[in-house]
Amino acid sequence: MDVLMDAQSKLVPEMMELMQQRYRLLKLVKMAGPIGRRPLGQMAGLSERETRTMMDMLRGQNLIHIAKDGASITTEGLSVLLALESSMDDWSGRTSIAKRLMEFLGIQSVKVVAGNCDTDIASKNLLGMEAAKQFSAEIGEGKVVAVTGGSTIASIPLHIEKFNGANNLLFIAARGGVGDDIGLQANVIAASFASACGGTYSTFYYPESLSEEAHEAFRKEPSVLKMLELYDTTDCVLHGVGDAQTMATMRNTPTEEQDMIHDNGAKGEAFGYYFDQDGNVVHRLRTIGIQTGHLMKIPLIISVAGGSSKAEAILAYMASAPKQTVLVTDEGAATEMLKILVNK
Amino acid sequence: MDVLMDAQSKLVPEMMELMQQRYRLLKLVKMAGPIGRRPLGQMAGLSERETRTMMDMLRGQNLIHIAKDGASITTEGLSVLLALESSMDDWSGRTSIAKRLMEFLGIQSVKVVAGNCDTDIASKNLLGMEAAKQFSAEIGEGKVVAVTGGSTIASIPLHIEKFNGANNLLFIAARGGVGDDIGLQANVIAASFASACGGTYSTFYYPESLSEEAHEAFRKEPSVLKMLELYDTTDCVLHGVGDAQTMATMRNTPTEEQDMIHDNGAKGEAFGYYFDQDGNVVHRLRTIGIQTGHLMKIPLIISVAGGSSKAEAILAYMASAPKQTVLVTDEGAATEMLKILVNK
DNA sequence: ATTAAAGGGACAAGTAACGTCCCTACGGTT
DNA sequence: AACCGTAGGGACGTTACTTGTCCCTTTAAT
Repeated sequence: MDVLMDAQSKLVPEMMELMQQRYRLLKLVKMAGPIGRRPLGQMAGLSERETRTMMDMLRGQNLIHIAKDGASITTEGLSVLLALESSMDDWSGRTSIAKRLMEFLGIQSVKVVAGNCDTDIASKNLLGMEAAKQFSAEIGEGKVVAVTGGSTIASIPLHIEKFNGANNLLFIAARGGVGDDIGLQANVIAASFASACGGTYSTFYYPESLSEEAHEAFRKEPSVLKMLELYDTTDCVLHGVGDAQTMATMRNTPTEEQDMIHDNGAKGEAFGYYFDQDGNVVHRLRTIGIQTGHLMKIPLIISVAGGSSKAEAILAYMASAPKQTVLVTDEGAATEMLKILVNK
Repeated sequence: MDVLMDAQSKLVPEMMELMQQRYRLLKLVKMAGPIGRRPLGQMAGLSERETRTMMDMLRGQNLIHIAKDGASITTEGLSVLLALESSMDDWSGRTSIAKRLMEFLGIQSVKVVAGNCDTDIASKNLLGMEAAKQFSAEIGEGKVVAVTGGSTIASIPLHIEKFNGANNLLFIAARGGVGDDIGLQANVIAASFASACGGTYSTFYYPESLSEEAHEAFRKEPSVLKMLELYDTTDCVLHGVGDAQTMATMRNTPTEEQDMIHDNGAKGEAFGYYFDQDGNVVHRLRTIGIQTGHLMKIPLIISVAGGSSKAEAILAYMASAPKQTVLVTDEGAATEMLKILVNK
């Protein structure tokens, strides 16, 4: 992964666009041979005047040579192109993938980190860092934040620091219920978020496999009512997305329920809901937590999931995800998603 | 060597300056802890308003955090700093060295490539590449180019390619006389330049150790007169710089002459002239070739020499070098030169 | 209470880029 | 020979952004 390019894009973001444009222009000049200013600008999607200023610049740097029959690339230009090729193509590849995905999914923004979480361990960290960055940047003060379980979300607080204007935050588990690995439970993760941000957290355990009557009774408990109220005032959700089959297996779902989930075409899972490829809810865990109805009213939703194996699951959830969603994913999942989308 | 940074500095030079400033600012914020806008600007050599705009930018990118007691760096800022550290320090180190050397030597420009030719073989190639680039960029059409011998100059044509607007060039040896290694003779090098550029070349051999009378007679030969005329109309000189002692030994100079050269304080050698540390000519080979008197009138002079062992020699020659000289050297020689200069 | 130093708001001025013209020089076609 | 399409390049008014400059509020230390 090109950490250098990414770092640069943070230090001098306004220049990256300029650089991309000039790089593209240089590449076009190389390919289109001696070419005039006007057709070149048209190819690059720039106005004639813009093209002209850029060409003047490139000529000033001896990267292109301008003759009567148009502009052609110089050897110096070629060497510059060569030196930047791999980095630029990688970096601008990821940014353009992100842009396309954002349009396809119709959500607020998409961030794509390098690598593939399925095979590359470093990508998991990048995913966590990027998610932490998005969260830190967007969250305000005194907000209620709901988090889900899973290793992806669990890695986020490791990359958050205290006192970055995110004070007085209250973290809660987006869904009751317990998992197997204590470290990946939503409640524990909420606690570590609170510790990382200097905020507070509120725990809540929901007994598994209650009977219908017990469930109804439980819903009237004061502690439950308090949680329900919190869910209503949640300002931000940080959640992962899972593969439906994998999640069902991991949760020790009864066989007949697993079959039902499978038969209904469930592909993705998020905060206890199972979605088919069109984004329809085909099943849900019977528990207290964030409801899909809540989501629309929540201003900040950060979905974090990576790895090409999760592409289908992410698409399934995103098919009905609210517009204000911010998706943080990796190259593996992003390219796979685009592959599926264009084949549709 | 950071080819990426160098390429970028050509594609978007205005970005590099901005980036350097922001990088420095970020580094200062990291070091000086929570610090205010005004002292920070003073440290960075920026006006208050500039500092402010930059800080707003850095805050917008979540690289610094601004509180009531001043600005401090965020973890994201730290990671950006870390990612850019090696490249930036290397690149901006070399550019600042080049700038300082340019001022100290009072010549047109100085290019510093990474490494040390004495120990690093790759640096020799970089030196050749950079020299080739400078030559290609500055030379026009139909010019007369004089080249000297030596392995450094010999490596340049390998990095030149045909048809970059450098047509109709005539290459000649800057000095008559033959060396030991046929591949490093000026005549052979002139031929390989011509081949690389698609130009022509003119050979000329000057018999060694002629008597005074023979020398005078020889100067009236038509072929010699033709060469002398060419030397008068030379448009560009590409030459190396050698250590006086080493050159004298390599040339099988008689012992008494070597002693004389040494006693006169000769440090550097270029196109047959020996220079002391103040740039005075203390000895010269009796041969046909470019004279120091010619140099002043030649618009493009490219001096190529690297390796810390040559620092003293380069300084000796540069002490009296014409202002239009372009020096291409390496980090090893450049830092050594600066060390000597500041100790003076 | 006072003072120094922090961030931040406001506004005029200066600059660089941009849109929009037009002109001239080739080279090939009719 | 005349014509037309395309090439680069010059000129100028407008605009948008940066920058310099001043002032205000807040906070912590004295």
